[in-house]
Amino acid sequence: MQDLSPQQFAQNGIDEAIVSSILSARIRPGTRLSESQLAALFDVSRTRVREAMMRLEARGIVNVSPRRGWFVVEPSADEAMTVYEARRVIEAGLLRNMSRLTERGLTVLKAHLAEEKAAIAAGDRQRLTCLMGDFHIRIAELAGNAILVDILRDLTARTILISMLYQSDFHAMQSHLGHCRIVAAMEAGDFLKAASLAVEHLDDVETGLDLTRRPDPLADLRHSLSLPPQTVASSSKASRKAKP
Amino acid sequence: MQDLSPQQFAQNGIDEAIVSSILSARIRPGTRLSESQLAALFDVSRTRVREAMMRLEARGIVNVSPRRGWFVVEPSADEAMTVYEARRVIEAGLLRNMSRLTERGLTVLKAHLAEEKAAIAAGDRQRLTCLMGDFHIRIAELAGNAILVDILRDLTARTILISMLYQSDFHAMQSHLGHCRIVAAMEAGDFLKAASLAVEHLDDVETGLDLTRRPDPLADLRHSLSLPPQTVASSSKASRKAKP
DNA sequence: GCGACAAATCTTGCATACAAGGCGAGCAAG
DNA sequence: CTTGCTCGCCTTGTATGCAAGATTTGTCGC
Repeated sequence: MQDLSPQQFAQNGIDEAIVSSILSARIRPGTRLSESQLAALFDVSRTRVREAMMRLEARGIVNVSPRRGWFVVEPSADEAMTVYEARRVIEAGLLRNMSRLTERGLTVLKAHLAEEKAAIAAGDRQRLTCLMGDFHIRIAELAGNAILVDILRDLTARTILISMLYQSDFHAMQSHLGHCRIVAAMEAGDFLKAASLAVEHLDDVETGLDLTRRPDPLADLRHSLSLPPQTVASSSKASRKAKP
Repeated sequence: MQDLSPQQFAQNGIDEAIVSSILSARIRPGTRLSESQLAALFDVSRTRVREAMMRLEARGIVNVSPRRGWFVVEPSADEAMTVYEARRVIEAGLLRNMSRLTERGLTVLKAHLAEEKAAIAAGDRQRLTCLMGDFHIRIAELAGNAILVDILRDLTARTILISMLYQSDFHAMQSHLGHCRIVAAMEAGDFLKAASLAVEHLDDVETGLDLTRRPDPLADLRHSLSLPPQTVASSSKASRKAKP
């Protein structure tokens, strides 16, 4: 937690500092986010940290276990599938809805692909993780829809957490090729193809996960005792639902 | 603001009380949400109200003007278009991604259509507004994706705020027919058609807006005085926007 | 009457104080 | 060695207090 990029983002950016740390895979799912520690790091009082946590909770990035603490979400296998499905729906819809690719847009995408390639060559895995997620955000940005960009950014953050939990091995090259194919289809103006390629690409990534791997070492014991699969407060809905 | 349904939702549902008030068009865009008033209404301290506001801010439902107050968002014309585009992307993607409609799902949808019809017959406009938004949420629920449901709920809330700002006249029957057509296509198993019908439907609603009409800063006062909604003359005279 | 200026009165922003509960260390008993 | 218990530390939960800025109101000079 020591590299949350302290003072620069500080004043109003506690949220973004954390999200960006997740996007670049610098903090793992399940990481405890202590209010007082964050307050000390950013040199503000707990109040503001808490407010940031509330916002992040609404975005499905962290959750709170009462009187125990705030934690970066650990998506369950079910939630992981939900996230991927949501991304397929949105990204495919986005591409299908697109009608043309500007010159500038193509430049941006090609530059991004070049960066990916460079990161692969350099073997910079952390940077690569970040770029792999960013690619999809770039596409949303091309569509010019700020709302969808925000949504996809949060979903991408969750995706990265998921891959940290369940990804056995990272086929960077395969993902990169997927991205290249999507850009090629876009360049050719065939956005329907780009959309189905995107769906396919996300499918590939999802099936590359080992969703049987439980993040919880006690999963087997829990299962044999027929207890609910997840501890508590695992879902982002926990905060949005009135309790009976 | 007196009918935010006070104590029932109270304890952890300040958020939902406000969102549900928006969904049923009981509070207008630009409504001031005073921390102390809400605190008094829900019989909690300002702290918790503030936390709720933070969450709602992250969801794009309210915004804060520093040292001035919290306000229900007043989407600009640009934002309105963005919201509709996002809905088109997501809802069309959702329908295209759907493969079958369960018996139970069909029942739910038909029941909903019946409710719409009843509300039209009864002329219960507030209930109708609520139902018209809920229809799209129902569809998302059928897809079983909790994330997309939450997203669409928030977008629907914004849509309702938009229609309160820009909708000149409300063609309830036309919208209802649109919904019926979508359900019919789904029933026939033709989800591609349902998707394009949904896009068309959202287009219809969007083009039914008068996005040239500027949000009226005097709307709430005008409303409480039961004055005629707005004239072009008064609009051009009294249009000063406070957005930075 | 009217415009400028000042003070009163709101509002949120933020920190701090204290309460309530979880969790583990330590200890005692079996 | 294991089990059960208690105490104390550490966490978040919540309220309150005060500061700072914005708006409105009141007043004065013209």
